[in-house]
Amino acid sequence: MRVLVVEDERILADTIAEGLRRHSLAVDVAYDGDAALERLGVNEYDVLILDRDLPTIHGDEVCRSVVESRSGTRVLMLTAAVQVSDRVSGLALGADDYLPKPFAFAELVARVRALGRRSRTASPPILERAGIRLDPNRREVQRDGHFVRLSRKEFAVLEELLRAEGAVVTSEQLLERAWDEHIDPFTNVVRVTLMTLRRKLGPPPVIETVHGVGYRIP
Amino acid sequence: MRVLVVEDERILADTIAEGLRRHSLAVDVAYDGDAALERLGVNEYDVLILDRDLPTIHGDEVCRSVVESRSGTRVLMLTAAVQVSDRVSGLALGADDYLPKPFAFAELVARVRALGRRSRTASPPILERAGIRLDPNRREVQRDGHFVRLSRKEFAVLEELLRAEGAVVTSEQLLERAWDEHIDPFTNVVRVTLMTLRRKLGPPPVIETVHGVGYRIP
DNA sequence: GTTTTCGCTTACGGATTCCTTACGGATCAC
DNA sequence: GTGATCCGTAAGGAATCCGTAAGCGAAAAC
Repeated sequence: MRVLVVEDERILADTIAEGLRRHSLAVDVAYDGDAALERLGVNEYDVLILDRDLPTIHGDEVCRSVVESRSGTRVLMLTAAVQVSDRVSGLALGADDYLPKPFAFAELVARVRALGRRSRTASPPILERAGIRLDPNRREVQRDGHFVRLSRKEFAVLEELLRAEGAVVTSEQLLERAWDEHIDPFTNVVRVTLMTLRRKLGPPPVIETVHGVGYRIP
Repeated sequence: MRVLVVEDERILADTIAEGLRRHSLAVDVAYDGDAALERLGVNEYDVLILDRDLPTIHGDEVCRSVVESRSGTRVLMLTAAVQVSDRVSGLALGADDYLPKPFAFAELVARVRALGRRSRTASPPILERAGIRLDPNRREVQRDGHFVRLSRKEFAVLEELLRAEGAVVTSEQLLERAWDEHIDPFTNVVRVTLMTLRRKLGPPPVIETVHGVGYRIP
């Protein structure tokens, strides 16, 4: 899942980003409203984590623009203010959720995941398919009842394949959804990651290769 | 995804085209406004990369014509000018995005991708006809209930024939839609691909030859 | 502080696909 | 009928795609 964090306090922004990455999310960061709009124009995000008080362009503006674009990106508003009025006006702008600072990190992760779920067809919190069971919140995977230990990237790739619900996912889509924008587009990490993933999942094979197109879990 | 690059500096145009092809996009090139309009009349593109200063017909004209045609083609304007006024007027003409020269190639790719996503028509339903069932998302084909494994080209050709809904599709049309313009127009790949396709689909025959015209699935 | 894991790159062999060439049979116009 | 064109098929080499091994620096785990 692809997330954009917009927050002008750099240390906080980077901390959030790093934390989310540990949960196998692909995270980009912007430190002001301008940069945020630019990133949103170039990439497609499932969730936008948005501070309200931003330089150059106010968070409310960014939010309005995202909502109007009907891109399917969900907005999670952060704000220092504790007042209910803020919450109300934030939601009025079309934000999908609201989290007052300070917040517990686990809370943030849970909400991001919940929003990410909504951005697709309302899928259950646990993904299950072809003998694979994946719990995004606990970051756990089982194959035929046995727990399998996956790295961040392996987990992210498997999650995307499961979310596709049998549809073919191209390598490029995997790159876009499981890696952030700094990745070299000519890389073959996808191939390598798929190999280790398949090895860890063990026989019989679950991930199918569609030659010249991509991969899928039937 | 299908892209048309319109740029009068040939070296730049060819460089862009080649780079995009490396990213698995089907790319055509036009070197002036006239040629651009001609290509646009003949083929359907997801994204049009358009230089503003063009011989014969100005880029603004081309842009306006594309927008008015409501073809669903997204326009990415290139321009040497750095002035904001240009950006404004470009977007006023209906361009969907704007990139000032010089630009980083990765940036171009990213934006083309973003536009292509927007152009994509809603996820295609399953195509069914004459005992053939084709699911574009899962990349699966069934003949009378039996799964058939097809290569990329075979799949593309079959998809075009099914989309025609019984109408005759000429070899030229197949070449244009399932291949990009690189292909030698005198080739007989279509014939060859049709042969392997028919063989894989097995008897009784489903793809009919209309002598001197093309092919169809009645 | 040492060991292990992770994420990634490079390299290469094997599998698959794609396309060209070549040729014989089918179809059409006259 | 017969010549011209169109179509189907075989075969093989080139190009592409994919899986895997090996190795390396950085981060994490111990």
